[in-house]
Amino acid sequence: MGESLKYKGIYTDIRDKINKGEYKLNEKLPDGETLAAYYECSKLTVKKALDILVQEGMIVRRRGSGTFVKGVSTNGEAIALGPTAGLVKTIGKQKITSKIILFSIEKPSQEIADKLEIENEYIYKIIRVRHLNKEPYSIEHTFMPLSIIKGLEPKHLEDSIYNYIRDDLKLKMHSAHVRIKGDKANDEDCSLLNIDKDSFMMEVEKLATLENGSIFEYSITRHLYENFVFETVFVQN
Amino acid sequence: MGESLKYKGIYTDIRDKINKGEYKLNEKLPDGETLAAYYECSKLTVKKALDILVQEGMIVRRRGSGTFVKGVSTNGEAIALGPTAGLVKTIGKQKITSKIILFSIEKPSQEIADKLEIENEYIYKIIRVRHLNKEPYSIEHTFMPLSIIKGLEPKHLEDSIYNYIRDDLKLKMHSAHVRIKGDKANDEDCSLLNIDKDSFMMEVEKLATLENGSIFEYSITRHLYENFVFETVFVQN
DNA sequence: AAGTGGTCTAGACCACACT
DNA sequence: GTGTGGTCTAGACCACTTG
Repeated sequence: MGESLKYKGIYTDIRDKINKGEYKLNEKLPDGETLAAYYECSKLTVKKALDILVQEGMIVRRRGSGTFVKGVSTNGEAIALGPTAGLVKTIGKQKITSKIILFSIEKPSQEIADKLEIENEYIYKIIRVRHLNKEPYSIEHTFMPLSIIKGLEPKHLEDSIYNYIRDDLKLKMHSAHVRIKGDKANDEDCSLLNIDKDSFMMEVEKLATLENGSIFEYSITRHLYENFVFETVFVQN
Repeated sequence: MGESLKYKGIYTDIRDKINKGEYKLNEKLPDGETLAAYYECSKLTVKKALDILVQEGMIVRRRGSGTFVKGVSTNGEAIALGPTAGLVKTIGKQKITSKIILFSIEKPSQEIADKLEIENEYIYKIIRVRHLNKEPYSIEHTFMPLSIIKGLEPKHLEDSIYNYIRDDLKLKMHSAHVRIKGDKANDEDCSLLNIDKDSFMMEVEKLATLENGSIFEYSITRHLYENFVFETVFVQN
């Protein structure tokens, strides 16, 4: 099964209760001991579950006073992206489609090979234009090592590559390093997105790793700035 | 002292060893049990320390094989910003100075009051222009509730407000919610940063909370895009 | 089979908040 | 003082990787 972790079950249960309104905003949750009794586990396991919710900003735990609901699941219109969350997942209801510009297998440049930490290996090079409600919205360059992502086909590109990696290849993602900056539109942006030379782009560079530490994706996505918002939460350690 | 947490000590010790090159890139660290013996603590405490490093992307732990160094502390030229990390901290060696444009105490607009989750309270409103090596670089609007941040003075603004909050007020920061987007320069940008009407800005909106869950800062910072890079690491839960 | 991490427990003890 | 979270321990047991 793989997904029989007690703390994850408790986490999703409480998260769902908050989202369903069973626990309301600013309401106090039962204390750790009570929850531990309810879920038939130790207090530490409850804490581990609640810690995820703290990190997501949904609850606050105050030593001496208790645990309080502080917000609900962040599913605004904003386009966020994490390691699980490809574009597709987070965008929610809106219609997103992909047009494949290039899907080739090749030897990477030295720069790409360095990013992916590979040598003498082939990669997929994929270029896609994303459309949001039929309007061109972003252009994505994706590089993945052939040795890790086996059997990729065009049909996977139209949906989400991440689904294929998770569901078919059974690989588990672990983390993503992200760099965001602004840039002037280049020739490719102009021709593929049909925009002016003096337009402005938001560029997201992403390096993603699997649970075993190997890098499976390097991508550069350039968005029209008008629709782009990046949201994230930092939590102190 | 306040800082007598065992796991934090272990964390900083190992982090520093990695940064000093005592543990080299891709090198395998001692296993959990050995480290626990070395630091005279339980394995769980070692894990807690290493988990922070995992979250920061510095190490990878592979069940069955070990713990490996995967990178060093992210202190590139990039200007990152977290909850601890105000601009000042992360920018490192470069000379950063602030020019105070406005420092007033006023009733907030409804919008700002909502963001800070206050009612009928006064706030500080601060506008500063940041200079990087004497060049104007960003303009920052900061709003803080008077009830939380007491006794703020101009001299604190030239340095870092965060230092004042942490060292003098003894308040502990917990998290920051951040939104990043691109935008065209507005009149204020043009006049204060001395740039063209058709320039482009990177806007960072930040909402920061203390450990007790109260919101102590809402800020909007607009940067010249040329020098701005935002970096972060996502880790799966 | 041996090495290594991850999950989980049951309980001790401390720090902090409320009243 | 009582309630509540956070830290820490010592050890059990399981899952995964590697020789």
